[in-house]
Order: sequence, then C-alpha cells, then structure tokens
Amino acid sequence: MKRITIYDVAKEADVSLATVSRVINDSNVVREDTRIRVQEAIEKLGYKPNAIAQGLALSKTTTISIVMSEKLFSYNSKILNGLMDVAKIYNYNIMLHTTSKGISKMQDVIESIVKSRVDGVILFNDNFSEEELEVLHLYQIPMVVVGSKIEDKKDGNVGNVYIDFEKLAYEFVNSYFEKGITDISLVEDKLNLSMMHQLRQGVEKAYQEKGMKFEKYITYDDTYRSSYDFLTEYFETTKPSELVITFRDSQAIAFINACHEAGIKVPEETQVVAILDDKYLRMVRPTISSFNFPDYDMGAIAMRLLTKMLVNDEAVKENKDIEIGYTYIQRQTTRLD
Amino acid sequence: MKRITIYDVAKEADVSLATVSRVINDSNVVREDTRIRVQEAIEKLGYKPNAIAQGLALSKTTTISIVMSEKLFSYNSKILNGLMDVAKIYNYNIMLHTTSKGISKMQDVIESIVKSRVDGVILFNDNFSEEELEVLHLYQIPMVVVGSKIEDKKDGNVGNVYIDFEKLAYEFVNSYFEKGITDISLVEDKLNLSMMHQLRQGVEKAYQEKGMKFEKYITYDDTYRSSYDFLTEYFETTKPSELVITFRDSQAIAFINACHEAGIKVPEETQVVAILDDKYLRMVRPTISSFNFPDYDMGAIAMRLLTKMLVNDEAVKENKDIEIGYTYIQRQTTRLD
DNA sequence: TTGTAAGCGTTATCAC
DNA sequence: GTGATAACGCTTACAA
Repeated sequence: MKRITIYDVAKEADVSLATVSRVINDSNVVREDTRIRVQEAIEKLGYKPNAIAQGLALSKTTTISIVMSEKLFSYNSKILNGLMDVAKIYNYNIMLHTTSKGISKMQDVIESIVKSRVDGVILFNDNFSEEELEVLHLYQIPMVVVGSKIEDKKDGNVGNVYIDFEKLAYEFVNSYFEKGITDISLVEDKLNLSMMHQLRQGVEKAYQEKGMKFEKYITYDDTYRSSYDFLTEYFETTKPSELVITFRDSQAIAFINACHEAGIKVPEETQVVAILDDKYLRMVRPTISSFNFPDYDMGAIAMRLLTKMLVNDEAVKENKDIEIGYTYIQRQTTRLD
Repeated sequence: MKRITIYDVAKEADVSLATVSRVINDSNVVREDTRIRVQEAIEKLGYKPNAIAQGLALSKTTTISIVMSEKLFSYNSKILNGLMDVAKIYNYNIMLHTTSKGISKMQDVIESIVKSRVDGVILFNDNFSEEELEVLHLYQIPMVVVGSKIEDKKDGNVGNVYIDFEKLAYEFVNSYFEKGITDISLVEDKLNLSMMHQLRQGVEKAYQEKGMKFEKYITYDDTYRSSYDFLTEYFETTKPSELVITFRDSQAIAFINACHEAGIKVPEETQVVAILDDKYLRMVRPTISSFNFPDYDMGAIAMRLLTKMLVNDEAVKENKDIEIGYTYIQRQTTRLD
C-alpha cells in the first residue's frame, strides 16, 4: 500500500498542497470551510505528515540525542524519565545512543549524531574526552552535559546541569573530622570515574587543609567481576576504616555484608555511606545512609535548559550552568554524634 | 557557519554530486583516483552526509523505535543493552519512546512513530491494547514485541520474542505440589500486568488439574506508595503461605524483611521466590531464589529478528516467534526437599 | 567511469 | 485566501 502524502490529501480535498501544508501547520490564513474540508480529507486518508520531509525542508528535526554509557542505564533511569517527560512536553523526539567498551565508541556515536542532524544533545558526563566534546562543538550542536561539573568549558552553546561532588565530599569529610574521625576510605567505582575524581579531590582538599594526607582511596583491577565481589573479599581480610564512603548501593551492600560475615559491627565499629541513593539502601538491614539527589528533576531541568537554548532564549544566554543541590540521608549505618 | 553539503564536496573535488554520492555509498563503479580525490575533499571539509536527506531519498530512515513503559526502565536495562548493541551492529539508530500514566499515552507515541517513518519498532509487552497494535499494523510498520507472549496475533509483520510465564508458573507450582506444598501465594506487581496475568493463568491451571482452586492472588490498591510498602505491612499481620511467589526483587526483599521483623523464619516457615532475577537478590540475606532469563540475549535476539524482517529475509517469514528459556536459581529462601 | 536530471515529501516565497 | 514553484540534500535511472 502506497504511503499517502500531502498530494493525496490535496487531491482529495480539491485544494493545492500549499493549503494542506497550511492547515497542518495551523496557519491561520486559511478559510474555515476549506480547513474543514482538508481536515476531513486528512482524517479519511489517515494522513500523517512525513517528519523526514519536514526535517529536510525546515532544517530542523525536532529530535534530541541522548548519549550515555550502557553500564549506567539502570542507575540513570530517573534522570532519563525527567529528560523524556519534558522532551515530550516540547514535542521533541529522542534518539538514544549508548557507549560501551567493545561495540560503540564515542567516536561512532558522534558520527551518527552529526549525520542525524539532531537539534541538540544531552550528554551524560561519563567517559568522554575533551576532544570528543570538541567535535560536537565544531558542528555547533547545542548540548547540555548532565551529571557532574565539566571543567574548562568552551563558551558556546554548551550547558551544564551538575552536582558539585567535590564540595559534597569536602563538606562531608569535614563533618567527620569534627567528630574526631579521620580514618576514612573512599571506594572507587569504575563506572563513573569523572565523579570519582571529583569526590577524591574534595576528600583530598579536606585532608590537606588539616595538614594530613589522604591515602585510602580503594581501587581494584578488572579481574573482579564486580565491585561487589571485590569488596566482599577485601573487607574480609582488611580492617575497615572508621568511615567508608562508597559510590553505589551495591558497593555499600557488599561492604555491610562482608562486615556482618566477619563479625564487624556497623555502625559501631565502622560506618558506611553510599553517595548515590537508591531504594535498595533502605531495603537492606541495616539501612544504609546516603545522599539524595533530585534525579528526575535533574533530567527535567537539563532538557528544559536545552530546549531554551534551541529557541535561543535570551535569558539562557547568560546562565547555562545549573548546580543541583543534595541532602544527606541519615540511616542506620552512620552515627549522629 | 553554513552546513556543508554534497555540492560543496563535489565542487571541491571537481566532480559531480553523483560521483560524491557514489563514493560515500561505496559504489564500486568509481575510478580509484577520483575516489581518492573525493575522499580528500570530504576529509578536508569535514563533510557528513545528511541522514535526513538520505532518508527522504531512500524512503528509509535506518532508525528503529523502541517503546517501553517509563516505570520499567531500570528493570529492562539489560534487554535494552542487547537491543542497542545489535542495532549498532546493523547501523540502525534508535528512537526511544516512553509511555507513562500522565504525560504520554500510547496514542501519542504511535503518532510520533508513524510521523518519524522509522523502519521498524520494538515494543515491550506492557500496557498497550489490541487496538493500539492495530494502528501500527495499519501503517504496516514491522515490529517485534518483546517480553511476554502476545496472543491472537494478526499474521503480518509482527514478531514476538517471549518468555512463557504461564508455563513457568505452571511447572513451578507443580513442583511444589510434589513436595506436598499447596498453600501458595502469588503477589501482584502492577508494573507489568500482562506478565502477571500469564503467571496467574499458569498457577490456576495447576490448581485446577489437582481439583483445587487458587485463591491467594495478593493484590492491593494504589494507596500504597509501592508494593514494598504494602508487603511490609501486609505480612506483618497476615500469616504467610508456605510458598510466596513475587514478581520483582523489591517485593521479595520487602517480604523477607517483614518476616524477619515478625520473627518468621525463612525458608523454614515460609519460602520465597522472585520471578525476575536481579543482582540485589544475592546481596540480601538470606539470598533470594529466582529465575534467570537471558535478558541481554532477549534484546539481542529481538533486534536481530527485526532487522531480518526489515530486509525481508525469507527465513524469517516462517518463524517470527521465538521462545526464550529460563533456569531456576535455588538460593537461601527456598528448600530443595 | 562520470554527469544530468527526476524524485523523495515537505515548507516558504512569491504571485494572483 | 489560495496556488505555483523553488528550495531542502540526497539517490538513482538514464545518458553520455
């Protein structure tokens, strides 16, 4: 069956295609009775405008690319929900690109983004490099980076919706210094090294200011199937610090399990906090302290920012950097005093 | 800066645009030295073919739509990974559509799918209706439904990659009958009613064959923030069945927590199994039994099936239904005897 | 082997 | 108000 086009509708309604185009675009210069006639023809034929042809004619695809690491998919689902919802509101389509070790390098993703002529892109701040950003910049595609802070940003059409992990770590560690606790471990999460880097910076800064040196950045190689496996093993033989900071829920859960099995009492002998909150943290026993970020809102804000950049909103020219706040959630694995 | 087109390349290389088109499409009729000349021009100008224009010219967008419920995002991440990876291999772009209660109804999603002129669609078998499927069918968009079995399928270009949840439930319940256990509860998960329906069918069938009636389908209304909250409360006051089957990890975890707090021993007094496996099931204590499905593979298989349908592979004409197997994973919440 | 020109389905600029 | 017609950027017969 032949795909029906604007011509078919024009013929059916006995008008020119220009008129049909006018009614589907709500141009108000068309007379009421012909509008109705055209509408009926559209209805009758089941006509849907071809977005591809529109895209070509308008040099505008009304689609936005989202790129994120495949591994981070389930963790970022809330942010994605926020992104999708406001994209929907503004009638943007979403093109999804994932990066993963073997199959799709950032280079390919950029290639297909450029070819697709999307109007803008949302980039999760994971594992892309300076040069890769540069390419997107070269093609002048408006974008906003969401997640953590990007440094050394070329001024141009790139926005940033971020959490200041450095500040978070700095302040949190300082609050423990005040309790007299200085033996602190930070456990690396390989899935998001850029955020880990910022956390580490914050911790180191806090130590430095006290004239101490931070030395317990716990890292491990890829021989472990997961950070969970590593931690389970690691803490069975290594005496844990007074405070252990992990990035993800799974790491914290692994840690408390290992403690339990080794007979170490949490939070009496060691306290633990996961940076990223997740529902599982309150499902396990003891419940695990963490930080709450407004994930959904971050996504929504990021997408809103991008749409504003796309219509060249003046208000957005000034301020394309939005810092997102967070709150500490005290649960059973940390002590208040 | 003006977007550079095939004309610019043609001029730069001093050939016609047809020739440029030939080299970017690997047409082998072009002489080696002119190919090189064109390649150099492309390189020099940083030319990337406009996929929109290509789409229009070819009536083929090389993009595939994926539609799934927003709520199910994090749960389906593995399947999505599989889908994305093979889409990447076949050079398809992915358009992502989510459905959610308030904002985007299936109707709108279909509308934008049709307008986008995507080549095919992957549909997660959640909450769409017969008529909605019908619309897609009307526009002759090839699609494959992934997740559970669709019934009463119009023969045409729709495939199905599925798990037979009815069979799973039927066989599992029967295995417990053999152990002499007949007091069994099935806990509803509102996020995926189509799968729940199939599970329930299987359980009921097993009961029926034994001349019994299945009565413990545990459901609850939306006043609860989550199934977790409900279960925690429910099982604090209600004596649990000998075997409790939940759909998701969070429900099973809620249940064992409630048991723990109520002093009920698992698996001695009540056994629990979650249908969908997830890493958290082996992180909690006791570890929770479940079924393992090859999520990633399901995604990969579904996408591969779709791509075959798109090239009109003869081999696929016959068999567009692929059943996916599963294995039972015995952990600490169930007993072997 | 290469070039010319029609066509893909729209929108937008003109006239009328 | 409405209708021709030229873009938009590419592919692909058909000619040369």
